Amino acid sequence: MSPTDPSSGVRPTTREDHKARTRQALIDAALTLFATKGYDSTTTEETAEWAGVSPRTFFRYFETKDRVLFFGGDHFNQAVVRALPAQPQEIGDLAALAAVLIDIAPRIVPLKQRIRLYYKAVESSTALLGQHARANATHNAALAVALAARRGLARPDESCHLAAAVATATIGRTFRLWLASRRDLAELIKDSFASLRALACGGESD
Amino acid sequence: MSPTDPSSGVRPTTREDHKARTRQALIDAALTLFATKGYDSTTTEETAEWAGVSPRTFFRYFETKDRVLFFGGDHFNQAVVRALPAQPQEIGDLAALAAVLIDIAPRIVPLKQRIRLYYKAVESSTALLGQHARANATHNAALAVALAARRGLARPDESCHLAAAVATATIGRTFRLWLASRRDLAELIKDSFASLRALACGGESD
DNA sequence: TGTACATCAGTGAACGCGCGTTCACTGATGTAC
DNA sequence: TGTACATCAGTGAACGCGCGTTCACTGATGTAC
Repeated sequence: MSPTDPSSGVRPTTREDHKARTRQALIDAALTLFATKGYDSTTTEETAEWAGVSPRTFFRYFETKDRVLFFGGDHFNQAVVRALPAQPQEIGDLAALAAVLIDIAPRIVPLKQRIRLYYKAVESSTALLGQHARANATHNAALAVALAARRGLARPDESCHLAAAVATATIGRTFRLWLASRRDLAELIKDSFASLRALACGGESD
Repeated sequence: MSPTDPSSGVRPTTREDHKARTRQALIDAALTLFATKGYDSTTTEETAEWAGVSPRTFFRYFETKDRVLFFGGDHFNQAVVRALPAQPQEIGDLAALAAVLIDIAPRIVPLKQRIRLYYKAVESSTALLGQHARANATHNAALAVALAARRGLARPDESCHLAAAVATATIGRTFRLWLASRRDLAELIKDSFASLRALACGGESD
C-alpha cells in the first residue's frame, strides 16, 4: 500500500520503534517488580512509573494488569508443536516430545534469568498462577492435536490428551529443577523423561 | 472445660449449628453462582444475598472472595496421602496410588454434581484456576513426601516429585473424563493409569 | 424456674484502595503536494 | 526542500465499581446464680 507498508519488509519506523520500546519497558518493569515485590503489592501505576510512562499508558498496551506478564512463553510452546511432525514415526509420543524439547533447549537457555523472574512472579499470586495454568491448558490442547496427527487420528483421543498433560507436568518439574541448579537443560530433560519411563514401567532402577 | 466443651463430644449447640448452616449457605450460593454466572460477574454482595445474610457477613466467614470456593477437595487429597502407606511395598508408586484412588472412589461418586459445579466455577476465572493450581501444588508436595516414606527416603527426591506431578495430571484428566461421561469412576482411574503405563513404556497397544 | 449478665453472630454505614474506563486534549512523527 | 494536514502515542482528570476494612451497634443464644 504505502512505501512504509510493514508487510513489504522489516523496516520499523521511528514511531513503531518507539512503541515497541515502550511496550518492552512495561514488560520489563512488570517482570522485575512482580518478582521482587509480588504481584499484589505492585500497582499498575508503579509499573508505569518504573517504565517511564504515565499511569494511563499502561492500559493502552495491556487490557488488564495480569496480561503484561505473558508474552513469549507461548512462542516456545508453538515451536514444540510445529517441530513435532518432523520426528520419526517409530518412536513413542513422549520420546518424540523429549527429542523436540532437547532440540529447542539451546534457545531457552539464554533466557534463564528472565524465566526465573517469571516463575517467581507467578508464584507470588494466584491470579498469575491461574494465567500460567490456563496457558498450560491451551498448550496441552494444541499438543494433543499434534500428537493425534502423528498417530493418524482426525481428533485427539483421551490417550493424546493424557500424553500432553503428563508431558507438560514433566516439563514443569524439569524447568523448576533447572532454575534451581546449574545443570544442563538438555541433560535434565533427558533425565526427566527417562525417570518418567522408569516410574510408569514399574522398575525402581534409574 | 464447660459442659458444652466441643472437644468432649459432638454436641452442636444451636449457636454452632446456626453458624455452620450460614457458612454452608454461603458456600452453596457461591458454588452455584460462580458456576452459572462466572466468578468475575458474581459479587460478594450477591452471594451473601443469595445465602440470606447481609453483605458484611460474607467477610466474617471468608477472608477473601475466592476462599469461599475451597472447602472439601483437600479432604480427599489428605485421605489419599494417609492411605498410601497401607499399600504393599512391592507394587510401584503409580500402581499404589491408583489402588488408593480406586478405594476412595465410592466416596467421591456421590459428590459428582457438586464437583461438576466446582470445575465449572474454576474454569470461569483465572483467579480460581490459580487457587486450584495452588491446591494441586500443595497436594503434590504432600504426596511426594508420602512416596519418599514409602521408598525409605528421609526427603523426597526428584523422582518422588515427578511421580506426584504426573499422578496429579493423570487424575485431573480422569476427573474431567468422568464428569463428561456416565462411566464408572473406578474403571476410569484404572484405565487412565493403564494408559499412562502404555504411553511411557513405548507400546502403542491398549 | 427465673433473673441478670456475658458472649457472640450478624448488621449498617462509611471509607480506602486499586483496577479499568471515558473524554478531551497535546505534541511528536509521518504524509501529501 | 518546504508547508499544511493527518495520524497516532501519550497524557490528565475525573469517575464507576467491587473488594475488603473499621467502628459502633443490635439482638439472640448461652451461662451464672
